[in-house]
Amino acid sequence: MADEPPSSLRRALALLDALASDDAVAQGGWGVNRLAAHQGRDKSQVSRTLRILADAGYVERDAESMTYRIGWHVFALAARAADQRLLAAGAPIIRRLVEKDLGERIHLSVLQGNEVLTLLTETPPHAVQTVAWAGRLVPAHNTSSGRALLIDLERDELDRLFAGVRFDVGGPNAPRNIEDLNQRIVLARRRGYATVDEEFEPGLVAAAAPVRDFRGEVIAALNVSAPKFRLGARLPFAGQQIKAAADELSTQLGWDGLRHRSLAARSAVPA
Amino acid sequence: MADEPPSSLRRALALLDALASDDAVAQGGWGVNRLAAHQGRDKSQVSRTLRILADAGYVERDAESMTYRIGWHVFALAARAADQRLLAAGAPIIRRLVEKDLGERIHLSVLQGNEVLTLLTETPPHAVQTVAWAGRLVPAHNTSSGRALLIDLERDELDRLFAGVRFDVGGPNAPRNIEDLNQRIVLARRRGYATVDEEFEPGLVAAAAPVRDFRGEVIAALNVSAPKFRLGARLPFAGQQIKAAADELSTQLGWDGLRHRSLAARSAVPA
DNA sequence: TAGCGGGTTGCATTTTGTGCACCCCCTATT
DNA sequence: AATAGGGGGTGCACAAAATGCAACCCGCTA
Repeated sequence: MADEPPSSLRRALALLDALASDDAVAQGGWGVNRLAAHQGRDKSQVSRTLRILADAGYVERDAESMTYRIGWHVFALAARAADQRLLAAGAPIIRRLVEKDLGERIHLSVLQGNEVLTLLTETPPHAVQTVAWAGRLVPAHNTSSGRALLIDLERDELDRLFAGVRFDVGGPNAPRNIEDLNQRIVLARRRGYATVDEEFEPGLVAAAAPVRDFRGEVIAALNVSAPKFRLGARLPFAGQQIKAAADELSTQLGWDGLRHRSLAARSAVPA
Repeated sequence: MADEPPSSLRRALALLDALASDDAVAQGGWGVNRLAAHQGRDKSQVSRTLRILADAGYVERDAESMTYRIGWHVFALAARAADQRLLAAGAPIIRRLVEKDLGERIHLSVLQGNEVLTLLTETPPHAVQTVAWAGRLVPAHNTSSGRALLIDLERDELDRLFAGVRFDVGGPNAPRNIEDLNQRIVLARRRGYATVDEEFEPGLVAAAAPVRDFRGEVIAALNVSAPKFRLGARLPFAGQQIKAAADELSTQLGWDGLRHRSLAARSAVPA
């Protein structure tokens, strides 16, 4: 890191960082003086800079306490760029998984209804291929990607999603009904990754883990699949590798590792 | 909205907005020239500003295409910007509304000036959804979410908020002026939920109810929207469902069902 | 009433951002 | 091999914006 010359823009951005600091968040935002002290700047210019940031929606002010916090506009930016970033940040992670960690085929996919749409694929000898938005759909219930994507869903939500879906397709070990599927999802939830063993196709095993965005929502899944004779024995290891990579990708999307939906549901409201 | 005087900071932030635009995202990011043209600025300064933003992590550059896109830092900030309680408690409720109660698209949104910013969107599984609404701004006066968010405002406050806003956009039944809007808000206030019938778009109906925090202040709105031929007949029912869910969410945020805005004004201090 | 914490504004100063011209690099085209 | 054009970066003189100090407003309280 070369020592960056200061600039007004850099100083303005530093204000955002300060407002996103643990202390500032914990205290429900900071006022002009506190912020100026923290940044070692004069309060006047901090006041003026904040007004510009507030006009643009990057910060907002609590009317009563006069404190500033990060504004909704930042949220809007992130939400709109999330998909783009998923692909951009996913590609190198997938490449690394293929080349170094696992040496088997890796996919990045999203949920489309009750099916799984693959966005990125990389096979050991080849390069990353971006499958266009009209890629092939596979079922969600008998694939590891699918179960990773469903990992936060409760039983009743599964009922609704899979109402009318036929479970009599796929490999020999595919789930036979929704309850069966639910139990396998519960297992995946406990372990943090999903596995399938000859469910989608005979002779094929796979592991997958969910990718979460900055809201904690599951938005995609990373998965590895390979012939059972090659990957079968080390499937748990592969699952952990995939989970680690998925968490890394989630982190790059702003996930802080705390907001699980399953947790959010029951932890009501701390001060 | 008064014309804000330009400032270098404002111009820098505008670059971020441009990078989050539909076009830029769809094209995998924009290069310096394209950005400069879009902003009507000289490419030299755009280049320099982007370097600062890149150093700070607010944008990042694709090594091959040389295009910039929104960077990890924005996602990190967004994780803070999202009101954790609102989103954490809101997600499961929205999910339930989609899966069980209504089976149509549900949004959670907040007021941003006189527009509505959508934070969470949940789509029923059968519908093909390509447009991501999260992070998008829509008008407040001709949407049900907007009217739910404005439900506590008095006539004079509406005058101030919508001064200078053009009412000649939207669907066939959109309010034609502020008085018209006010009457529809009064109706929503009496019923506890707002509805629109082909106001925002032809063929679209929607219902929304306000979410209140512990002070009784309206901080968000839950809303359902669907094609008229599907939801039109049971719109009042949907409105009541939405209201029940919004009240439940409000309760989880500490609302006791009694406090209203008049009281909230003087009950100051948040913890 | 004076003092204090917190915030904003006026204004002279100067740092910064700006735009122009120019240069680099790559790749089609002739 | 020469050339044109797209995309991106840099040097420099100039104008504009940020800066910091002091003054001021406001509400609170000792």
